Amino acid sequence: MVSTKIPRATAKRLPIYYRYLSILHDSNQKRVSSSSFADAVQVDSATIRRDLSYFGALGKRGYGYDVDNLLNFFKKILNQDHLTSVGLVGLGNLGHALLNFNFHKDSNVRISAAFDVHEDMINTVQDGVPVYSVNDLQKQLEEQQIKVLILTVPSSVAQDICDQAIKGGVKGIMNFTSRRLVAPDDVRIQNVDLTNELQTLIYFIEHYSKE
Amino acid sequence: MVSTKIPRATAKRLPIYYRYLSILHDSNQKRVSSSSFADAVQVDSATIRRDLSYFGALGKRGYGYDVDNLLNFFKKILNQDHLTSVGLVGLGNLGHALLNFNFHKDSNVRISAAFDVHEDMINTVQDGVPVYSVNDLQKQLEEQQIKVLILTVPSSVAQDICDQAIKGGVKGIMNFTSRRLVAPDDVRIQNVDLTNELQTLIYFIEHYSKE
DNA sequence: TATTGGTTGATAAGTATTTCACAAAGTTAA
DNA sequence: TTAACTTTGTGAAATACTTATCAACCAATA
Repeated sequence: MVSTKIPRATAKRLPIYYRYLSILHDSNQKRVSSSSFADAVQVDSATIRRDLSYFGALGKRGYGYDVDNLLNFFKKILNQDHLTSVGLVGLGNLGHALLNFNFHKDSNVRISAAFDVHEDMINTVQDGVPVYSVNDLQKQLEEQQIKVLILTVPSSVAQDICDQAIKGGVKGIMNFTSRRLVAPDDVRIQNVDLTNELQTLIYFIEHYSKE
Repeated sequence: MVSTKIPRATAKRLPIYYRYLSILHDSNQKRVSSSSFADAVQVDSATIRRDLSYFGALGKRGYGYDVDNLLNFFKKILNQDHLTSVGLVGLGNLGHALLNFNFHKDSNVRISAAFDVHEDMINTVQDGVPVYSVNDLQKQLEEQQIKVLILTVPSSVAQDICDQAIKGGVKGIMNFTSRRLVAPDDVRIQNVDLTNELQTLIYFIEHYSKE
């Protein structure tokens, strides 16, 4: 697979590029140069050219990049041309917020199953998404071929849910708990720890001001 | 300021270290070695020793690190010994979830003011936090000396709110919108784009499996 | 068609971060 | 007190990422 050689730092920027291309497309722009792109997404123009060049020569010298071409290319790269189904475990406040948010608006990612322990939610439909018992987690993940999971459960049960999910065939977990999860190498964990992020922000403000 | 020389990558890990130290402290551990630390937080032990060494010689050879000492040190470093007040703009679903979450549990960060446009929320108290009109944003930020803001508003108004907040003296913004904000150099923007994170996760699953 | 001007893609240099590997220093136990 | 053991702190090497620069190329125009 060619793209295995793409640097991680580049891969993390791809969704940002994708989003800006969508905006350009919607506003009927036909071309974009790396420097105007750079201004918009706040990434150095050389970095953008370097990033894009990992995928081949996508631009034209003296012209820039063709928005529609590039957007289509990104759709393939980022799997935006088919729907990815995602499961969500834990319908607390954050879980509900994510359900409601549901990523629909501009990405082809959709939460298609939710899981919780509370009897009164099980077998209901919340924000258009069916809610199952966590006891059926593994079974439903297998049946629905869900490979990606969002985890918004209490930290204390995070690892347990994680283990079950992996048995159910999950390959990626977006982990909103503060617990660092242990998982096999072929399962990717993306930690989103909001308290951490906020602390980091505050630390930077206090210590890196006036750079 | 000494700590200005701390690498960014290190600074980002500090909250993770802090959290794990808290756990050790709560479970009455007196000492910890860089290697057991490494197992727990999933960071290479040499990286941990290097990170800590930026702050001086905090450990003892042949012994490890004293948990309480280190924890106290981190509390100072991360401003955990005084409360940081944070504002939140936008009481949609995500905003409410964050209000309820309120970071209380293990960090000394507290949302102390919320802002929204909806008349029926203004001047109420939601999850223990007073809600003001966004029209009073600048004034309230000044009065309450709030330097950090969480932004969970529609993308279309993000930059406008950002500008007002900066006039109100804000120095750090945790931006949950997909818009890249433009701000002076002395204002730090931390982007938390959940759609991006999910897309990145999916990209990694598809392209970096079996590493 | 020739010329000008703009923009890419790539080389090379620069910067940042991680990891290896081990001397030095402290601990522990006899 | 000594010897064996543990673990840090750090120099040096390796890796990862970013940026400056510019030749090559294409588009646009006359």
